[in-house]
Amino acid sequence: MNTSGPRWLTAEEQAAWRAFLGACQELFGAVEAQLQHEEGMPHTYYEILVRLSETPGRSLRMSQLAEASASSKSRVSHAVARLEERGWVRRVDCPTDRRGQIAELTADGYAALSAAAPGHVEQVRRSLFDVLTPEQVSHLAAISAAILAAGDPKRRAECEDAEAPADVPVD
Amino acid sequence: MNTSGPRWLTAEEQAAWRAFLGACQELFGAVEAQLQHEEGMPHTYYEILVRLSETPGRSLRMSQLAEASASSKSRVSHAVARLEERGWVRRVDCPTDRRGQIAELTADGYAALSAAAPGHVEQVRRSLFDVLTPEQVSHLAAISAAILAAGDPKRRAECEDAEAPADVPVD
DNA sequence: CTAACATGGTCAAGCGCTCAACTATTCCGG
DNA sequence: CCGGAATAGTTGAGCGCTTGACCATGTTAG
Repeated sequence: MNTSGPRWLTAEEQAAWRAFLGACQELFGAVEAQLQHEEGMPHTYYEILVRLSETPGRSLRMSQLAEASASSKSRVSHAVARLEERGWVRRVDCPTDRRGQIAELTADGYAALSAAAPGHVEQVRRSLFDVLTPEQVSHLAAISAAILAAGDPKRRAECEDAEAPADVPVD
Repeated sequence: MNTSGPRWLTAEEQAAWRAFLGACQELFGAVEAQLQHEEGMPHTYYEILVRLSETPGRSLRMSQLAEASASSKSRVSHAVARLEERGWVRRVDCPTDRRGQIAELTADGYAALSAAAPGHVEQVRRSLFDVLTPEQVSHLAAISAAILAAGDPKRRAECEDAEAPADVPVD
């Protein structure tokens, strides 16, 4: 316990925190809405498709997929079930571990991702990068890295999303 | 349409975007979890209580409350219903507009907020301000302001959350 | 005055998420 | 071997949110 009572935020900190909350709501709201309305998928699903697309064989064990997208096994399980209903992902039994399931991106899934990527990237640009200077972008990267490192120290090297995994567009 | 094809993210931008997504997930996840597990309320509800607490009379029309917390009428309506079940908020008919409802923070609600604030602020500190330099904090504020301004140009002056509305702790 | 529209707020359906079981397999120590 | 732990993944209940329909009241124009 801290004997000096709560360490309240300074005026600057509070302003920064409130602005940050508002900005995130704005930004992620816009990104989510674009993806949902124009591509018919939530951002989480987009991320899963990206993760799969970045992999040789475009497939991943459920656990690895969960880890790669920094989400729980449960979430991925539910999400893959929905994606499978749409025909974007296929579940395959793992040959080496009979408990395992492998999620595999289908051709349709890849097509959906390729179709979604340009609009999504454009939205991220509009909402984020177009309004920041290059310095601010690197500041943001540094800030993000610091937050990330403070949270789970293990995943310092990891990242979260993928917009244009080099080979996604068209191909 | 842009005739030059999608403006893909540069390597720096992509790294920044991924890091930023991860950081937000980490940060908001931690904040949400702390509030949920230790205080038994989601961050959204905390925000509503704060908004009410900051108001003379500790009450607000539903619409104003929605606007103040940057959320939809529907969300606020549902949220206030839950808060009312817990006895933290009371609904009162508006005397001047018979369509109107006024959400009023109860003594219990104020107590709950006062009890929750220190832990919440502490968490925000740990996850955010403790890991940033003062320069980074001001960078973050500037970045947030830019994003906010780009989004809804009208709410440039608005903010999102309140940690310690000056008079909240203890009273 | 009244018809038409705008505003305030609620509500039900559907979605994605979390949490906590639960099943099935694999691993490991005796 | 065998029996207990760890691991992989699924499932169902419950929660908060969004959307869109809905009703009631207020406002405005003809």
